[in-house]
Amino acid sequence: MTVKPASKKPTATERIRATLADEIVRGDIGPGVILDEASLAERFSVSRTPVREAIRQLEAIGFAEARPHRGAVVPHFTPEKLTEMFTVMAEMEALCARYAAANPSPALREALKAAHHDCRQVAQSGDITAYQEANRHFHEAIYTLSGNVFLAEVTRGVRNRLAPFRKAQFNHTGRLMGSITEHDIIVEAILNGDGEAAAHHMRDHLRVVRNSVGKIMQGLGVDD
Amino acid sequence: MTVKPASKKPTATERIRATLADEIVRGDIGPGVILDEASLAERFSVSRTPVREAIRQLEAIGFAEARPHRGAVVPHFTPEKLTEMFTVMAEMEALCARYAAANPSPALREALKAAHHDCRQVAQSGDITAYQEANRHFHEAIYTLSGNVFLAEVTRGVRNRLAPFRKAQFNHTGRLMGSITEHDIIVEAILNGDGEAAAHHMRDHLRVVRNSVGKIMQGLGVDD
DNA sequence: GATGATTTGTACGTATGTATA
DNA sequence: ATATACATACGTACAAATCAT
Repeated sequence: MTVKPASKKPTATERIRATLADEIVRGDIGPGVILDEASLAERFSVSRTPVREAIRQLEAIGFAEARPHRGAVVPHFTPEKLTEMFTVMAEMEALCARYAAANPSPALREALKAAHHDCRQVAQSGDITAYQEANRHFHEAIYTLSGNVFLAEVTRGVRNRLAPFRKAQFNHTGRLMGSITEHDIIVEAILNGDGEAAAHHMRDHLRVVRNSVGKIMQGLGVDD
Repeated sequence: MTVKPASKKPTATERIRATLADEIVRGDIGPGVILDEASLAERFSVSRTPVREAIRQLEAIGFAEARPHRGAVVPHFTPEKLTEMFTVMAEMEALCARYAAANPSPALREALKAAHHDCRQVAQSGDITAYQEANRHFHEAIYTLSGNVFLAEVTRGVRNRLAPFRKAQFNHTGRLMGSITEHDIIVEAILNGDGEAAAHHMRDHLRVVRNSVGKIMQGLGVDD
């Protein structure tokens, strides 16, 4: 309702950007891979022009690094860099939670409760893909409740940049229900208007997420 | 040594992006203005291609908003949006300060002291342009001292997006020396390892900055 | 609501810069 | 070090979409 007017005719550039971003998120493309304009143009059956534009937009969200005259590559995330990124995400989401706790809007508070309820429902069903969507909505509800649209933008940006590394965190149902429990505490703090507690619990929640991701990555030998 | 090899021959795209960004920062272009590809191409004596690329990069840093098939415009900042942006900047810089206070590196702590010292020197000279540079270095020193490169990136990004509205804040020497006093307190807290105090004083510092800017904008009728 | 004017989106060719032999 | 190969950066032409009439 409040977002996504959903354009009727996606331009080629948008389609390519979305596809590439998705593949980078899924890990199909992976860090270090060179984004060759010619190959991509052939693959998408378009000219190199929209490919170039798409790559530019990927740079904007940190999914590509361009060197003049030398092409663009998918950035190489070291474990240290990932730790930094998770730390920042945790702090920003904690900030959102703190502000959210100060927002009295009944409608938005209800929206948060609803999103949390959906999360629980979906978690019990065990559908991991569906849960990721519900989880995203939950965090979006907090962004909205923060009452600061710009804060929401920046936080969402950081979150999206970490998307490639959050993908596999819910492969265990145990973790999935654990996430719900953590959400519980966060929601309670927010609804109680306790900003400090909300921020604290959100940081804890994301620390758990980071650790899960860390273990998975080590297992997969994702980096370095 | 580790960064910025400083390319000898900037591409046309980079030149155009830098120029446009600078003009937006200075307010020469101003919110609401349509970035017409053809006119810009003519103005820079290039084809539309590099202009398009430049506009894409401007979108990335929030200096342009593109609507498919309808061109790009310089975003329209409402006073509410500006307040939000300043709030986020204050929180992020406070975060940097908090982390900085926990960093024991003697070299980086010396760098902060040096940057602060430079600020004071330049402030006494009264050279406003030079002070803005020194001030930037001061805040950069804190970003570095935070020990989180990614946090520095994000914070710098937010700071840059507010650049167009910080330009005129130091037109009074009084404000300029006041800024030094505020820096004093922040530096002391950081060097004492008191993260909470550092964050608190940084927030206060930027609140003052925001208020200065707010008054100036009202006087100029900058928006709405 | 249809048509023409204008602007953006895409295709493709050429030039230039970078890397490798 | 010079030259060659290759990918990118840029220019130009056309197609498609938006807006103005």
